[in-house]
Amino acid sequence: MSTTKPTRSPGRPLGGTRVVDREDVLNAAEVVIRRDGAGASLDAVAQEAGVTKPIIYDRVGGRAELSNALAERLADRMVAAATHSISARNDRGDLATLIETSLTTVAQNRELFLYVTSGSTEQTAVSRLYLAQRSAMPMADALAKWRVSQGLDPSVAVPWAYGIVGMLQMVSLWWITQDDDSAALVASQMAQLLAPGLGND
Amino acid sequence: MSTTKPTRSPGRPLGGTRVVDREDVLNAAEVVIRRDGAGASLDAVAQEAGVTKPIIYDRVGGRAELSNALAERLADRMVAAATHSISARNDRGDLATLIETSLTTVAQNRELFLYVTSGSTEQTAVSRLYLAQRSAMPMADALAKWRVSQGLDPSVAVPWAYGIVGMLQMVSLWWITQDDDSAALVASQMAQLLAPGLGND
DNA sequence: GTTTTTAACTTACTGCTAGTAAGCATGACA
DNA sequence: TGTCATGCTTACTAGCAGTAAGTTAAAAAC
Repeated sequence: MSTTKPTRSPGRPLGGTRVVDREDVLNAAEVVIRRDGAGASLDAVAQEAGVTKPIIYDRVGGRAELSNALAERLADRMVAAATHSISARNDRGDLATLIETSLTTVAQNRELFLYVTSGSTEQTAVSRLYLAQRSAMPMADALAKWRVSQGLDPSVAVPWAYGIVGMLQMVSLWWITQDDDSAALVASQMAQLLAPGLGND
Repeated sequence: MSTTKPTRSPGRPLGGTRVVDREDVLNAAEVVIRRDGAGASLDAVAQEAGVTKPIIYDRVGGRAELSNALAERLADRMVAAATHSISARNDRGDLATLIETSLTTVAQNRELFLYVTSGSTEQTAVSRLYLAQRSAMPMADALAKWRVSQGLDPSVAVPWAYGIVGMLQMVSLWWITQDDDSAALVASQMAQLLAPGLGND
């Protein structure tokens, strides 16, 4: 059951070229997190990458920075899923669809989501805001533009974006730990709460 | 600067009575968290309580259970603040006031909030849901009753409650890490988003 | 009144993890 | 051919959660 990768000997590797780059480390981290859950250790990531811990520090930094890098990946993945679900001309390209996409994307990246939203020690406040910011900023921009186009005050955009991100994160967390309701149902329920305030239909 | 409390000798204490109870431990934990931040260790809590680590385990359990116990305290404190702010017949006993109370209460318990919302290792999903649940359940009950009284479907109550709790937590986190906007302003902005969907004025 | 048991602690560990310092082997360059 | 730079590993440190075993005082049993 142990995923023992071939061990390298000390010293510069033959060929003199770097054996893994930053992307390889992040990929390995995702594999380990999927397998070991949110408690995945840096040593395990290093082993999966076929390398040792100091390399992790050289390529991406410490645990906090690894978490941030993975948070960027997850955030980008969610934005991509959202834009795809919009451009796919869904039956209804509405808010509920966006939320449902968010829920299912979280479910597909369950352990990664938990790793990234549950930083480990201290400085976690900053770390958690990092993921939120990465998700909230594009949303805030979109909100602000839309508000301006409607002749409304755009200064609400930033707090609204953080609030909506927090709402989605918590609902996702709750939803992936229970099996009673479908993503579509929960998404439509949350859309029902948000839509009137946003001014959408 | 070191807060060195008097060290006890081994063996049963004179008088034969327990030297600290569960409440004392929780109080000590709050002091330490206020001083050391979210990275407070169990040893530090024990020292502040004038006792050693195994006592912490006997009185409240491990770190996860300590976090849960403190989460209950914080949740209760926030509910108390909310009900007080309502019963105090504010200028407007409305949603914005409730949110503002939530924000200022978080600010008053800054480090505790960070400790409780940023569980440490693994199983954090459960731990974070615990705090959320403690806050969300009363809200869900109130929402459900109100929906029924309006002849509306109450099944949205639970997801809405989790969503609103998540929204408030994230906005609080964002707000306490910046100094630009007042609590009153942010609260009114968030109320503006939520009120229409809730059906309040 | 002495012995045994139970209660309430502390000491002293284990095991794990993040992070770092120092060493080693290979290639590049003079 | 010798020196420097590169890219690794080994081998540590420090700190924390959690636990086992030992120590003293009170209470209970005889």
